Amino acid sequence: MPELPEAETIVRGLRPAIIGRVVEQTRVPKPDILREPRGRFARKVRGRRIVGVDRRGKNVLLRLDDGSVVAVNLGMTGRLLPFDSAPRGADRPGHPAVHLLLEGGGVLVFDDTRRFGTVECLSAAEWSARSARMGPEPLDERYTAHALREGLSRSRAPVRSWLLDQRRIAGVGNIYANEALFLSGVHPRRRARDLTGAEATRVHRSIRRVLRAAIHAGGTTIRDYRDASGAEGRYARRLLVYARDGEACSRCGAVIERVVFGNRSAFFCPGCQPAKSRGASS
DNA sequence: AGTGTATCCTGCAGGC
DNA sequence: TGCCTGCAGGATACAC
Repeated sequence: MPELPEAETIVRGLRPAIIGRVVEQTRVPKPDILREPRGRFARKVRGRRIVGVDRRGKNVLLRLDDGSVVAVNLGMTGRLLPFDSAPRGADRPGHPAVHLLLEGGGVLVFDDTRRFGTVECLSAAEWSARSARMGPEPLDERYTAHALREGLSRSRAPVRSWLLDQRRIAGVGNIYANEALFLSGVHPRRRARDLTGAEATRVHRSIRRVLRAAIHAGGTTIRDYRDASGAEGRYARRLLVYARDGEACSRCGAVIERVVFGNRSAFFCPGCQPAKSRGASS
């Protein structure tokens, strides 16, 4: 996905375009995107004013004037594209799934090629319960290295799998998990609980650094990701290991490797990220 | 508790 | 040119 930096970039782009607008009508050409009957979704959303746009983890949240929340999970290929009027020609999204028709003629389109995304309208209480099941926000100032270290210490899972679990930390996906572990000098397959305190601290710092840098660059476009204005993110060229298997490590020159576990590719530099912790006896 | 597998979908790149 | 396989930023459910 769209991971945290991509969701954040979309949110920032959407705010000036849709805050204050009223949803006049909905159109749902791909109802499997919704997690409820489209009539029910329509009744909850129709006539409501969008009073805020926020992010939680990888989710984009449209806050409505009755306290309810339209939660959008972008899946792998989801886009949220606002238009002043019905899009035509080259502008027209190729796989529109949900349209929110706005008073005054505008439209917010959720477009999703693979349809792994979801759109749902939750009451304030429902959203609160959902959010409570998600892990902390890594960029929250209250999220400390100590908190990350505590979390890691309770898991036998590989640290890369741990980072992808949204119940443990919200918003980190495969790209930034791999990049942060490279910056930390930690092999992706190391058991979470086996990381030293110093390693956990480096992972904490690296996650925050890479997420902030990616937000600054407007996210990473590998293929499908676009921001709210349809533009690509600029972080792809700054990736140090992700999808760079076979290339030389920019730091030590070793050949970057790709391994698959947990059903996902992991990328790492065997020189910078030894399989055993530094200083551990082998 | 963790892992391997399958599932939801479409599209693209690479091998032949 | 076409057909096939594998792979993709996510999330979940299942059996073991």
